[in-house]
Amino acid sequence: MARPSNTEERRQQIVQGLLRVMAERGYERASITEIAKAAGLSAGLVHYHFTEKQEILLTLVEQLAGRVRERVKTRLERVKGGARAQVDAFLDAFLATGEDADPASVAAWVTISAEAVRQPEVRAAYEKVVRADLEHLEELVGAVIGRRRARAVAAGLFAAVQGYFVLSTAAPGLTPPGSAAGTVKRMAAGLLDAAESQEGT
Amino acid sequence: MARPSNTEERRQQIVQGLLRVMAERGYERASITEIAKAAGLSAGLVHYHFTEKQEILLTLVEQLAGRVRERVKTRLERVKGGARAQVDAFLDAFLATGEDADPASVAAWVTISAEAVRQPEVRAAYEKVVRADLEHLEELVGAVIGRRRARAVAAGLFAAVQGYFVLSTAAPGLTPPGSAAGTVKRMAAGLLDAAESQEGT
Amino acid sequence: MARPSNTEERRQQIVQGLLRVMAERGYERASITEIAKAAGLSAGLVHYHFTEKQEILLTLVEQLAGRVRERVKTRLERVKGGARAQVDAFLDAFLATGEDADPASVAAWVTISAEAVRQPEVRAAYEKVVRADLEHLEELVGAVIGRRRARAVAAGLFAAVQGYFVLSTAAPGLTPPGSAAGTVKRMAAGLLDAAESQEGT
Amino acid sequence: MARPSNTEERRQQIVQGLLRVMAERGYERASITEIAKAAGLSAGLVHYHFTEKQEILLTLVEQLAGRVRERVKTRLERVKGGARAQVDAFLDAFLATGEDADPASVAAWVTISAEAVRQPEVRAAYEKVVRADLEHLEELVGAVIGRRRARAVAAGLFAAVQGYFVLSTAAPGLTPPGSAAGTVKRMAAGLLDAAESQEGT
DNA sequence: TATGAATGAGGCTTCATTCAT
DNA sequence: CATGAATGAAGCCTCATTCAT
Repeated sequence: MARPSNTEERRQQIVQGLLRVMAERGYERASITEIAKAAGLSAGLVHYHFTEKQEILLTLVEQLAGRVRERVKTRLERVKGGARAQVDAFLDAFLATGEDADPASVAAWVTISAEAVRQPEVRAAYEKVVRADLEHLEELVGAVIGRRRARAVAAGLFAAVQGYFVLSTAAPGLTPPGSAAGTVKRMAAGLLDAAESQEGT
Repeated sequence: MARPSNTEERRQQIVQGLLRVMAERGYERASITEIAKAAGLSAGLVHYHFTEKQEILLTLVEQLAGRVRERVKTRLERVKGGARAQVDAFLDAFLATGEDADPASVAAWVTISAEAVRQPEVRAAYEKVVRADLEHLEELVGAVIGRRRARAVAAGLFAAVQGYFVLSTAAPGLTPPGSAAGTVKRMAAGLLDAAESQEGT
Repeated sequence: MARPSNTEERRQQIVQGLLRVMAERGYERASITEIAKAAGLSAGLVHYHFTEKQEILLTLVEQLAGRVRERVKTRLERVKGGARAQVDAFLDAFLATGEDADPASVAAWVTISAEAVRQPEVRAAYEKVVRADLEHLEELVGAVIGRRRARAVAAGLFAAVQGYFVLSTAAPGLTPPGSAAGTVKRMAAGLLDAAESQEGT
Repeated sequence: MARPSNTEERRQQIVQGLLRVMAERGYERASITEIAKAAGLSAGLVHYHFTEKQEILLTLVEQLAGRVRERVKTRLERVKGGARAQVDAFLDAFLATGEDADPASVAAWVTISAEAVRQPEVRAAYEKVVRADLEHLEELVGAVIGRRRARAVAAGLFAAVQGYFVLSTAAPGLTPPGSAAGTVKRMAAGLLDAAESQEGT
C-alpha cells in the first residue's frame, strides 16, 4: 500500500547534479534550478529531498571522500613491496592519471576547499576528510621513517597533492601533463631518504 | 582649479576592502556594499572607480602578485650562496612565517583559485601570475639541475606551496605549524639531489 | 468485506493536529506536513480527508464552539439560584481556570479571530459561533434586566471575555492571574444593578 | 554634494502600506510586493529601507502605540472633572467613534495580537505597548479606588476594550453600533462603585 | 484508505548596477 | 568626485495540492 521510497536514488542524482554544475560554475553559481536540471528533476523536488542547498554540498564532500578512500584501499591491496611502495600507492590513488582520474571531482574538490573558508559546516566536513587522509598517510610514512618526522612529511606530500589539484583545475596546461604522480613520488623518496639517514639523531 | 585626482588612492582602498571581505565571505558573498563599507566609502563610489565587480577582483590578483614578486625579489637579493640557496629563498618568500606572512592574502588567493575555475577572465589573470612565478622558479631550478627536468621539479615545488596555502586556510591546525617552508625546502633538496646525480643520463 | 470507515476518527486527529500546531505557528505557518506529523499521519492523507486546508480550520471552529457550548450547558445545569447566577455560570464557562481550561484552544481562537479578518468563509463560521453565544448570553441577561438593554450588556461582557483571551495569549503575565472570571462577574454585577435600577425608565 | 536622505519618508510610506494591506489580508498574506504597491514603491526598495519584513511590522506597532498615546493625552488634557472622568476619557480614547476612529488600525492591531502569539519579537513589542497602556489605566483607576484593587479592575476594562476591537473587526454587526464606549464606561462605573464602597475592608 | 514523491507558484531576500542630486 | 536611493533580476526556500503506487 505504501509507496516505496526512492529518496536515496534521488539524493544520488541531485548530488551528481551538483558535482557536474559545480565543476564549471562554482558552488554559489550552481543554482538549485541548474542542479535540478542537471539531475533531470524539478527544482521543488530538490528541496523535498534536501533541507537546504548546503546539505547537498556536505553530502558531496562525504561522497568524494568515500570514492578516494575506495581508490586508496584498492591500490594498497594491490601493492607488493614494503612500506615505501605503500606510500607511493597512496599518492598514486590521488594523482595517477588513468581511467579513474576524474577532473570534475577534482574541480569540485578545489571549490569545496574555497567554500570551507567561509562556511563553518563545510569547513568541519572538509577538515574531517583531510584529517583522515592525512592520518592515513602519516601512518604509512611512519612505517618508513618513524613517528617523529612522519607528520611533517605526510603534510608536505599531502599539500603537494592538493596543490596539483588546484593548479590542474585553475591553471591547466601550466604543469607538465602526467608528471604530477611521478614528481610527488620523487619528493616522497627524497624526504624519506633524508629522514631515514637521520633517524636516531 | 581642478582638484587633483585621487582615483588611484580610492582604487587601492576598494581593492583592500575586497581583500578583507573576501577572506571571510568569499567572492560571491562579498557584496559591493560590504566592500565599500570595509573601504570606508559609499557603495555608489565603487562603481565610479570600477566598471564592474570583477574588475576589482582582477586588480586584486595583480596586486597580490606584485607583492609576492616584491618579496621574492627582496629575498633573492639578500641571498648569499649558490643556485640552491636561491631556490630556498624563493620558497621562503612564499611560505616563511614572519612579519610579512599575511593570512588574509593567502585566503584571498585560495578563493581566487576557485573563481578561476569558473570565470575565464579570472582564470587568465590567475594563469598569467602562476606562469610568471613558475617560470621564475623553473629558471632557478634549472640553474641547479639543468633545463630538462627543471619544469617538472619547479611545478612540483610550486604545487606544494599552493597546497600549503589551501590547507592552512581551509583546514588550519592540520598541518604542523611552522613546518611548511622547511618541508618544502627539504623536498627541493631531495628533488635536486636526485636530478643532479642523474644528470647526463 | 468493506472495512469500516475510520474517516471520522481521522478527521478528528487532523483537526487536533491543526489545533496543536496553530497554537504555536499560527494558521498560515501551520503546514499540511506539520499538521499531519502532529496528527501522526502522512501528509497525503490529510488531503484525502479534507479537500483543502481551510476546511480543517472551519471544522476546528465548529469543534471549539461545540466544546464551549458543552461547558456552558454543564455549568448552567449545575446552577442553583436565579437569573444572575446563570449569567455568572455562563461567564465562568469561558473564563474559569481549572481542569477544563485549555490554553491551546484559547490561542487557536485568537488566531481564528485574526483569520476571520481576511477569509470570508472563516469570518462566516466565526460570526455564526459568536452570534449564537452572544444570543445565549443576551437571553440570560435579559431575564435579569429585560430585553431593552440586554443586547449591549451582553456584548460588553462577551467583549471582555474575548479581550481576556487575547491578552492571556498574546501578553501573558500582564493580567493578574486568576482574576479574569471574578472581574468580569463583577462587571456583570455592576451593569445588571445599574440597569435594574433604571428599568421602567 | 551628498544626496539628502529620504529614508524616514520612505519608511513612513512603507509602514502605511503594510497597515493598509494588513487590514484586509493579514500579516502573512501581506506580501512585500503588495506592500510596495500600496506604498507606490518598488519591491526592492522596501528591502533597502527595512532589513526584513518583520521590521516593518515592529515599526507599525510602535506607530500605532504612539497614535493612541497621543489620543489619550489629548483627551486627558481636555477633561474637566475628577479621577473618574479621567478613566472615562482614557476609555473614550480607545473606543469613541468619531473622526479619529480608525477601523484599519483596529484591524491591524487585532492581527498584531495574533502575530504576537508566534513571533517572539512581535510579542515583546506588543507586550511593551500593552504594559504601558495598562499601567497608565491602572494609575487612573488607582486614583479612584486605591492601589489594591486597581490592577485587576484596569485589566478588566482593558480586556473589554481589546475584546471590542476583536469583535468589531472579526464579527462586525454583532455588537450594537456605537455602544462600546458607553458600555465599557458603565462597566467602569460599576467596578469603581463596588470597589469604593468596599474600600477599607 | 494510505503513502510519499512530485509539481509549480509565490514569498522573502540579496545584490550588481544605474542614476538623480 | 561622491552619495545614497532605486531598480530588477535572480536565488533559496516553503507549501498547498495532485498523483502514482
